[in-house]
Amino acid sequence: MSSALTFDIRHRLDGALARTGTITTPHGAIETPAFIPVGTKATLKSLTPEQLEALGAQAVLANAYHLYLRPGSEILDQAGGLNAFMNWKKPTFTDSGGFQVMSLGVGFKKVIDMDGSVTEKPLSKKEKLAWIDNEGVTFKSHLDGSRHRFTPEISMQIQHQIGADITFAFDELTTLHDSYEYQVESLHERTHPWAVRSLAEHKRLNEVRSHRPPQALFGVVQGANYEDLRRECSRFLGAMDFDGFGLGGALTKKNIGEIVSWMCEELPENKPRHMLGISEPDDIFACIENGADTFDCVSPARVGRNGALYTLDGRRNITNAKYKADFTPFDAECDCYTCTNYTSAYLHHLFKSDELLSNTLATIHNERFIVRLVDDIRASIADGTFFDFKERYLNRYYAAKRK
RNA sequence: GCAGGGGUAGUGAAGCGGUCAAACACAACAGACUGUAAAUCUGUCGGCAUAUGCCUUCGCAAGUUCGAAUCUUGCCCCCUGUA
Repeated sequence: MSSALTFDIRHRLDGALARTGTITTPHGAIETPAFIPVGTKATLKSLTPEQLEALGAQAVLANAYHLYLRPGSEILDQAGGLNAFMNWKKPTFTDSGGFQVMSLGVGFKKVIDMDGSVTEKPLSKKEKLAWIDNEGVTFKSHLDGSRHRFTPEISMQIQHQIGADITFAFDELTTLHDSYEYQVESLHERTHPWAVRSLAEHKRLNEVRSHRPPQALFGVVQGANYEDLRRECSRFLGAMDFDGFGLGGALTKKNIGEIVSWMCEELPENKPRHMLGISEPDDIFACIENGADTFDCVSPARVGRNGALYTLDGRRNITNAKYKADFTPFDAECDCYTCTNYTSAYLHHLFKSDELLSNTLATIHNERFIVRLVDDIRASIADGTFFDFKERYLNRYYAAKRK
């Protein structure tokens, strides 16, 4: 076991895989379950670190791909690492760039299947920006078209230069459109061997770079929506000396909890599990119930910037005309800076006027909403009220949609 | 007063005899967004109808023509230059 990270389980929920715990890193602790906001380019878009901390974020997750391209991971290294560079005192994560391999290359932005329908079109050969082989991936920068190559070793080198507390192994994220045969090949030829290579390079770098705080590495489970592949991958990675695990890959929303349970039943219990890219309330409940400890997702920030704000009664578009003269708080039950200081009419106006403050206020509210939801779930596990809380919360949240 | 230019859907602005309910932009209205190529994208946007469609429109009026937003005449406004 690396000294980069410890995980102490506090509570377990009867009749489910849910638990609470504490992840301890060189930059402090994370009480789990926890929602980790995403700051892809070493910033959560439109927020200062102080605002991010004030809304209750316990950590942030940045991206190796983006920071490698700009400003360059060596700049982060020279800055003294991600924390120093972005003035964030608390724990940090970096994603490996595996997601970008998929989104730049395969061409389907189809990682979560919402309703069974396929609407995305694959990219044409001309548009394709990434090509995968068993050694790694060659890709073109989405910024300037220049060619680059990531391998598990390179991804780890970048992630060590960035210096986040928790890093992820370089994986291949398949899509729901890939055949079973492709999923098997991806797992056996790439994601598994790449996990081995990522871990070896990570250990080497932790030794070579002993002047820096030790970093933790999570292996990333793939296998799409196939139970045998999910279990196999979890056993394979679970037997390795990872500090924790990323629950990744394509999945179908309707059985997301079941898919998470396949993984968590196989993974070692005493290591944290991070659900990659999930933040809708129903998904969060399902994933925590089945063993997920932490989450990251761009959605609260992105949909917020686009004018969709969470309420306990579902997501609402603040740009709707009905808010034009609504001088009440957007969500009277929310304790965030935005809802306690501004009216719906003002938020509506900021959005309609394309004012930058709209981004900030909406992001604060949405991030706070999801952070608080997960905090409340953590409390409900601790006091044994999880199932009641889940039923009450989701009944209300999706009531309008069901009508 | 004279010379020239112009009046097109909420706004700006194309169109200058048929393929025009009328490009495009903006505004407006609605929807989407789940390991960020996203302060983005999509749809609607004269009226009625699910739709082929039907009806009313391109300053006003009268004409020419099989057919006019597009041509003619008159009128009413606006802008520029000049008295």
